[in-house]
Amino acid sequence: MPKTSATPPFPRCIPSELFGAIGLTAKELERVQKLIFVPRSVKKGERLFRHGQPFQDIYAVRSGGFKSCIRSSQGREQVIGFHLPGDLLGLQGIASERHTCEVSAIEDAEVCTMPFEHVESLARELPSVQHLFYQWMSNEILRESQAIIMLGSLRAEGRVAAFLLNLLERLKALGYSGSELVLGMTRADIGSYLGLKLETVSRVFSKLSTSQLISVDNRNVRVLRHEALVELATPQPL
Amino acid sequence: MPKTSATPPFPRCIPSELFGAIGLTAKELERVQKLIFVPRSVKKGERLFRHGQPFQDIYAVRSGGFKSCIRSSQGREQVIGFHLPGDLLGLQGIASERHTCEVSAIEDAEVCTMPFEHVESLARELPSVQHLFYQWMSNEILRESQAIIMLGSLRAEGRVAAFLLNLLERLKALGYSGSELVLGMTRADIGSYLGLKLETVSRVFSKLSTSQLISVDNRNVRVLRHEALVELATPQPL
DNA sequence: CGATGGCTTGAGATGTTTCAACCCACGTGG
DNA sequence: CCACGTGGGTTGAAACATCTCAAGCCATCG
Repeated sequence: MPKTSATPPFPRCIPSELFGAIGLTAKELERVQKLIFVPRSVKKGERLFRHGQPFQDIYAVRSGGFKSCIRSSQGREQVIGFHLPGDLLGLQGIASERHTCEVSAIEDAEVCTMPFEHVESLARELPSVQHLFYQWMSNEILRESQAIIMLGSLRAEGRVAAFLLNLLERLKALGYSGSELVLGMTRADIGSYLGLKLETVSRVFSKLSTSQLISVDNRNVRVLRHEALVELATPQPL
Repeated sequence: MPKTSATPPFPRCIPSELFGAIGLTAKELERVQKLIFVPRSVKKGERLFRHGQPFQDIYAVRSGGFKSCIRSSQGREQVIGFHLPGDLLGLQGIASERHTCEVSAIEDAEVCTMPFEHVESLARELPSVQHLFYQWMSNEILRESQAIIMLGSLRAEGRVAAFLLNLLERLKALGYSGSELVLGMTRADIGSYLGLKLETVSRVFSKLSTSQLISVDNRNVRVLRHEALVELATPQPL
């Protein structure tokens, strides 16, 4: 979703990256690939799955970006997360056997589809795969609690700062610059995710920009004073 | 944590309840019990585990109530969840191999300790146990996204209403009344969880009380107009 | 009995939303 | 090729919600 303006290192999550670190043999990797690595490409704006749809697969983002939303009965939409390459999608559906949110691409993307039944049988066979999946799910829980912390303890400026830092950090882990990014989402999406109105998001961007913490040109953001952002994103002592 | 004022149905989560529905044989149940069901009791105010502590076990609440908090470097504490019998604790720690929050009892409680290594090996052996754990983790993810939705789309009144309804529903599932409860936590805890100051929580209680949606006597709450609360807890259309 | 912790309430300060106007870039059809 | 509509973004002023600070109440406990 967001990228640096510089030519990207072209990160794509392939089996050897996702499963590479856990010491599988070539044969096992091949099995992983065949069973739980069905590729699929998704155009910008296309939905990967919808709320209520029967749950069968989980997905790993290989390239591009996604947002996940819930949609209330009255049609109000709320963004509950943005997803970059390496992230897993659809984990919420396991318990209820239906998807409980909808996920759509905010730029052209590729995923690999992992039929959950295959994941389960493979996990029984290969302990390291099992452990990896528990870790991924645990990470998802962690990611969400960080969102809760942010929403519960920061006001507008802090939330935007935390949002930017979070994206930058994740992008950095993917090989991007760590101080520059291109937002793939609208101000309204950001606001929805942060529990703010888009006007507020816009004002905060302007304010951070005039106080020289960041420079903003439409969707291009560059961080000028990283520590100052960190400071803003830190809940006040006491 | 919260109970009805009426004598409680005394819910305790025992192996046959937690694992009963998934069709294990008596022999398997016994194995479950031995490997991942080490009981432990926790006094009110006592901590089950702390932030940063090495992760080894997860816990299932059998009776009583807990809160989980994160504590910032400056000592600011934020509540990120309340836990009733049947809930799982410590799931966040799997990914990082350390606990990332601290959990303490808000009333006398019992848990069963589940050494995570045993859980993993048992899960490999018994597919239904494996599936159950994935479901539990998925549920945790779901629970958290609901918190995010609440924080992101409701203001003070709605948050408090959603909080009460959520507790009532969970208590009802445990056999309690569904319209009456005793809060086990302080206003400050509630506020911290809801992203509000305790004064605001107090004011909202007062307001809901004078408008006859609930009756409040200190920590005893009775719901008078359930639908009206649901209405409040529903994000505005558009 | 005085100290304490939890709770309530008020009044003013601060932060956020609302509503409205306006700008710009883009794509489409006359 | 221009005119126009549209979607995304910015900005201002006033309405509104929440927080802050301060006071006071009540029950509990040593």
